[in-house]
Amino acid sequence: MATINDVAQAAGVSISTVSYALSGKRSIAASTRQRIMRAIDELEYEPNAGARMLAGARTNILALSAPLGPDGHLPTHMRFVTSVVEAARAHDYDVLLLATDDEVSGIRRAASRSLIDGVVVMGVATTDERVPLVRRLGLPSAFIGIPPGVDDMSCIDLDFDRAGREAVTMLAEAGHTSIGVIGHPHSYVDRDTNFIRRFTHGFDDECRARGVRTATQWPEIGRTGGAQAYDLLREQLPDMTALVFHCNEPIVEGALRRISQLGLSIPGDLSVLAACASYAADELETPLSAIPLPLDEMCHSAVENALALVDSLGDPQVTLIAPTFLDRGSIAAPRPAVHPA
Amino acid sequence: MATINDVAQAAGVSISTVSYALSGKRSIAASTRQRIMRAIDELEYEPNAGARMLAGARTNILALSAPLGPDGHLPTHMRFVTSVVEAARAHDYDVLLLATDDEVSGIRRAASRSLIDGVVVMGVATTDERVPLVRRLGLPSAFIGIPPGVDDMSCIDLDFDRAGREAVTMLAEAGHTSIGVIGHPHSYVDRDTNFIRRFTHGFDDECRARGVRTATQWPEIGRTGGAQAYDLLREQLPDMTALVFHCNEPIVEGALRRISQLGLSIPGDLSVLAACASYAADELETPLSAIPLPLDEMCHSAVENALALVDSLGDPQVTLIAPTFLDRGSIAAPRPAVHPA
DNA sequence: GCGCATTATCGAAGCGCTTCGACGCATCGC
DNA sequence: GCGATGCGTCGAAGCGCTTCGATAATGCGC
Repeated sequence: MATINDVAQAAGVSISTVSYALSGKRSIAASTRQRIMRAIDELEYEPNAGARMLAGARTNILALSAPLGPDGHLPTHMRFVTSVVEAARAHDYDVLLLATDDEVSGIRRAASRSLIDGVVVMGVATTDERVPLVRRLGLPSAFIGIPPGVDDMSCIDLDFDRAGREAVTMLAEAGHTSIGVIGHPHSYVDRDTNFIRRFTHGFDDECRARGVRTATQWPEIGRTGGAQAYDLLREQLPDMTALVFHCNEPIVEGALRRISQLGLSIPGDLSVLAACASYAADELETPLSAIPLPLDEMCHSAVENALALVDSLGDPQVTLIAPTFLDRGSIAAPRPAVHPA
Repeated sequence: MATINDVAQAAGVSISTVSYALSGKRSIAASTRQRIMRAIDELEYEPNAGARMLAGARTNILALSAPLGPDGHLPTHMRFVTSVVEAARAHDYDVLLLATDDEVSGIRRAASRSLIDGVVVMGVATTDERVPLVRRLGLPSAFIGIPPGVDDMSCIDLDFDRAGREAVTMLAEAGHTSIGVIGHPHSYVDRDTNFIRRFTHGFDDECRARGVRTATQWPEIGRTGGAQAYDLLREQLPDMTALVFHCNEPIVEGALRRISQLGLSIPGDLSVLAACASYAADELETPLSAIPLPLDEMCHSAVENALALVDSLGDPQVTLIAPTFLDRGSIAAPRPAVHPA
């Protein structure tokens, strides 16, 4: 493997000149730079990662702390991971994946070994030990999710509070006054997951402001849970004319299945909105109007925020992404009277 | 951050002694080792990754080349990734995740930069450019999947040929003479995916040997595809008394749904076997007897094979894991005459 | 009690890079 | 025309580790 020395010799310059040509930290004559670049191409030179790290420069590696609980939704999880890797690659960064019981200790290890320049933290819990850990390590970082009360670290997330309000607004303005919600599995809620709390807060608050009746079901995990949740919701809120999903695909699918079994049409008999959807809501049995979870935007911003801190450009900041709405025709005005099967 | 120098001073020895105490490559007096270990604990010393790499030792990093096609099954993909990370961690290795368009160039880059000790290659295609690349780089590696005609590199996979035979054997011995197969989405088959070919080879061969009638459907992706595939299969093979799945969850779920809609009972009306199941076949609508895909075993062996090559212990080898059978009562003797709805 | 093998430890070289200070040279202002 | 300035380049130090002799200390046989 070619070293910087080989390149320097081939180009007839010193190694420091090569280094500066590569980093751009000092000016280099155009002709010299060209000779160097040609040598690099010919020799297929790639800087040695270890040497670069050791010399106190970058490692060009970002850790991704991605815990996956037993009730985690694999497809969503994978989408986040993929998206972070993609974003990192766009900045010539590689990603060290920390998972399964190593999402905390791995951060400590990788940082202590000076193996990483920063960390992107996924699956942030309401009380998350990674917050104080990362703070203590002084490691450039970005959190995907907002740990409550944190304002000295970069965090990015959908504005779930506003998403909740928007959901109500969309439906209320279409004329609905009784809106059911099928939320995430109750095991998520038991953990007091922060984004759920924020969504619920905005949603309930807006309902109150608009005099909308509402009820929420936190189902069992999986499709069956979704179907059951629909039935329970119908009991709880017999005059329900609109339904909001704030959960993952399987539950949505289960509920939609149940709704179609009951012979109900969307949006004729029931208006439906997929809120904070991490999945393609247009590929469901019935395509749903949605407030999408801007997963890619979240991941890309997280990577960029983390790298900005690596470069000491600016301070940590909390970013809330404004919700958007994608109309797929699953929302309409309520029928004067709906008689469920 | 503490360096080896700090440790050496604290323990009153030279840095080489510390290094040898840590690596065990030369004998160290027990008392000295204890002093060193205490110093390490007190100083929370972790060796600098860059320095270690540069000094020509290990990087303790393994790349995972994990391409995910547009039709890839996210949950299965994630299970593989997680399992590889877990296996690597068990050997104090970290994993650099190479994905989305970087699964080939990333190997080259990471290797040229001496950033990794080896690579685990997932999602091996029948003709895979990563095979010659890795061979050319001389990089310790392990392939999850068997690229055809390769015997000079470590590969590991379920013995799909035998799994195909076993599937037939299980059902034929229960008395079935007409077995339908619902396979992977046809886009996988179009790509001439090797493991499908191997399964089909074993399956068809065994059917021929036993005089069993058979037909296969390669459905559209997703649950709907599964349901359609069942109907088509029933047309193609009207006397079918047994069904084998060789596909991912959604297709299985779609087909099971359809079967239950038709009022057919398992195994009363139809015996069903989930072959090479990467999912929990006991958590389906109807729990299915299965030949599980030994995903964890595959990933762990792959990591171990790759690391054995890093340590120059033994030569590359192709490992085929023998299929096993998990009885969940979804196979029974066929009824004398079955009249499908 | 002497030489010899063995064990425990040390010093120093070197891995490939970044970066600091220095130097030579052309350019500029006055 | 002379010092000041800036540009392009070089040499050397140093990052923290592994590893190769070398050396000192110990135990052994006879």
